[in-house]
Amino acid sequence: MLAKLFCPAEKAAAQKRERRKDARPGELLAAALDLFVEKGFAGTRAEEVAQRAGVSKGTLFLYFSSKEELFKAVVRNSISDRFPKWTAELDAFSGSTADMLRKCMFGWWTGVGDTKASGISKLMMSEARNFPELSSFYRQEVIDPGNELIRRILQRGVDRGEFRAIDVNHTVYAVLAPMLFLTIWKHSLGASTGNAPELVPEDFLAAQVDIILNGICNTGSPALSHAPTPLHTKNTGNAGL
Amino acid sequence: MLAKLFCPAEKAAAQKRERRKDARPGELLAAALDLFVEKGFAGTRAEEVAQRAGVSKGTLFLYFSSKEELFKAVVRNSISDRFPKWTAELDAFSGSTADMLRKCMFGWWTGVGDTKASGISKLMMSEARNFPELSSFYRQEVIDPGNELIRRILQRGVDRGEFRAIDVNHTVYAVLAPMLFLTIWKHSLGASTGNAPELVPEDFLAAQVDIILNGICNTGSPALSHAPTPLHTKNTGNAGL
DNA sequence: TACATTACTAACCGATTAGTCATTAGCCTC
DNA sequence: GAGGCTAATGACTAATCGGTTAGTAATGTA
Repeated sequence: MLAKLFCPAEKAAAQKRERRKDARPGELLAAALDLFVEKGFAGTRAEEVAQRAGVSKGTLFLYFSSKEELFKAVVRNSISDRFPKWTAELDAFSGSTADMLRKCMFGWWTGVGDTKASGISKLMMSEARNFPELSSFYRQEVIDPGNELIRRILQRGVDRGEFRAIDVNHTVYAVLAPMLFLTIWKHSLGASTGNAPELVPEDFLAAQVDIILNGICNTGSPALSHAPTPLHTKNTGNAGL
Repeated sequence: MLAKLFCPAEKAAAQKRERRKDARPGELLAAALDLFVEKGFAGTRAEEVAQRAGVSKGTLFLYFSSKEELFKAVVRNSISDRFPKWTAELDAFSGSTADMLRKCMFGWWTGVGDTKASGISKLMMSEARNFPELSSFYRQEVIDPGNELIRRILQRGVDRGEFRAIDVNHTVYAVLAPMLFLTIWKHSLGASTGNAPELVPEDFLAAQVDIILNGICNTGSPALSHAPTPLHTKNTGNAGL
């Protein structure tokens, strides 16, 4: 407090302008990601993003023409850009499709679900209604490619005779459900501690994968660890995908 | 249009004040439910609620001291109040626990999921972060009782030897996941049509119940319809709970 | 040191909206 | 039908926030 009043030098130093055209966009994107995840799209103030990035609000609008454009840039930067890599890894995979699905889901968890990026997914589900343009953008950039990825895995299992002749297009949702559940749980209801027992994401995911595979695999249970419900022992080391 | 310009009598009739102290709260709650579901909590303007209920904004604040209190009243009115009935039906049920779970989930769908009330759940997941007080209110009034309900079903199955000795507290989440998924899908991402194949809620739910039961039932598959993936035929007549 | 360029800032604007309050008018009683 | 109680109103306030812009100062060059 005293410092604020009697140290104009320090204040001047902290306020000193810097011209760093190259670094600004990245810093603004990082700040925006944090705040969007924390407070949602509508709940995040442009000025706050600027502050966290160490610039003024005017500067923010110098680099991004509007709040919506800022958001799109965040989505591209933190999610969309990864799809090519994932697709390539999928193509290169040579093991059983059951393993492939497992690797996909655990890889999603460590790479997205357990990451700030999943906050963006949660945000979109929350605010899709209020921002239709962002909604369709997100569907194009994330939802549709994601569905396609899972669909391809399931189709591979069917084609190779590992899975029964399931309706692939619909079974996609059985895979998505636990991932979406975890995302929501982590970012909203699960965040506040209540009476409910703690949810261990890795265990939940493991249990769900086994349940799904148990339901769609052709043979009795060849690719299964045959323990559909670990559910209460902590899994360690899922270095997936 | 002409009517609007040249019919002051009609206009006066429409605008005529009425004193109906008893009816106002209910009408305001109904209007608020509609709008909260449609636009979220922050996105709904108090004046719009009042308009839809046929009163002025001042009247709204005459009956509800703030927007938050209005929301709490909506939650109580559309969800909380039902728990006693559900609990009673649960206590009275005498069939197999597998049937009980099925009835519970389909009953939830027809009674809540496929109803405006599910919009409130979606809304809470969306805005929990921004309105911590509403969040803890909702947890107390809805989440915790709901979890308890499911927990009791699962525990019954274990106690009666119908289910394996699963970790009940955690398996609750396996039941919640598909319900939460459907809620989210219905109210946000699924609302906008994209490339993804259409999701038929009843089929999805049926498939998920079978998958879960398949995973936790003790015997091979006595209580199962043994068709874990209908998934593409329309189920009719789920007059549940 | 003088000057030009431009990244950056801060004050400002207009639109929006939760909540208030002095005033109005519907309804009941006598 | 007169008078009083109070339900209902709508103009108003105060605060918020996205976006703009006139001006400032950091940097490179000569």
